[in-house]
Amino acid sequence: MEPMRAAETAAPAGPMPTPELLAERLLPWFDARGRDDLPWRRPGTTAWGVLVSEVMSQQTQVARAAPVWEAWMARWPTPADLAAAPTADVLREWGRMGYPRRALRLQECARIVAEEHGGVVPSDPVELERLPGIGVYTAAAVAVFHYGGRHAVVDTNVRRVVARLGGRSDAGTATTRADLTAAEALLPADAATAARVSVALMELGALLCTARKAECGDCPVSDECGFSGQEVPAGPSRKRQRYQGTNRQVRGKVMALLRDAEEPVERARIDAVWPQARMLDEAVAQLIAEGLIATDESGRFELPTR
DNA sequence: GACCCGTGGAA
DNA sequence: TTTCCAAGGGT
Repeated sequence: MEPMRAAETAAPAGPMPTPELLAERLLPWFDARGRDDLPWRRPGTTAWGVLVSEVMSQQTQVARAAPVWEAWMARWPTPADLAAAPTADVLREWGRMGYPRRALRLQECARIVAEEHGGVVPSDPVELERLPGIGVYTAAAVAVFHYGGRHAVVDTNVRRVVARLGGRSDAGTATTRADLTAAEALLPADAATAARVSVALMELGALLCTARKAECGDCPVSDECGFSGQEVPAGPSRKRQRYQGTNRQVRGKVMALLRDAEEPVERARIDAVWPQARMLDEAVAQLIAEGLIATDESGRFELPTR
């Protein structure tokens, strides 16, 4: 057996608070300072509503996702409703949240849940992860935030907060097994309390213990934190992907054109969004292959009818 | 693990 | 103005 190097990378550099102490510090803060205006936190939100909110929040700020979620859930309250919608409508309602493949996968999710699960969103993370666009984080979020299961919910916020609690300034770029283990070790035994700790950890990372700055003076767990009082290292925490001039930018321009078009558009109008024909051809071919755009009988371009 | 996939808000 | 990054997932 190879040595478990990954477990070492995310291992705390210092002592971690006990789950009981963490909950004792964190939960009162969350009750007092947590955001109570997120629409999916309202009582009565369905499992499907939670799943939709989590997919929308993948790499999109929750403040931007919230209004889209409201309109979306009013229009398509159940998986069956979304499954039956024209894909063009789905992509337009998704609007400018970015990564429109998420919208496509969400509709596939709706079809699978409606047809293969009797319209009931699974509660088991393993089962949830089988759905398109649902990874480890989103599966855990639905299982915990709606169904009350006891699982670690590890997003970028939790990774960062847990790393800093352990005295590490670098949380790494992606969630590893070691991150999950470290987060699980902080969960109290009671599932309902564990669920609140997970939301509170995420909220702490989103509001106080952010990527750019750690507001240790206002932090409820600063006394138990290995990072307390330190400055966040300057500069990007990881290598960033360029955007200007990339395929993604071209795809974005094509999608924006078709989203805003009332009718199918001629190729000439597609050509107008990008000067380099090579890149444009590539992007258009990709978008068609992925099912994000389509052509009609006369060869004009449009969002997928179905 | 590295890289790909959009868009816009905040500093 | 530019940079950084956001409740990630798939390949």
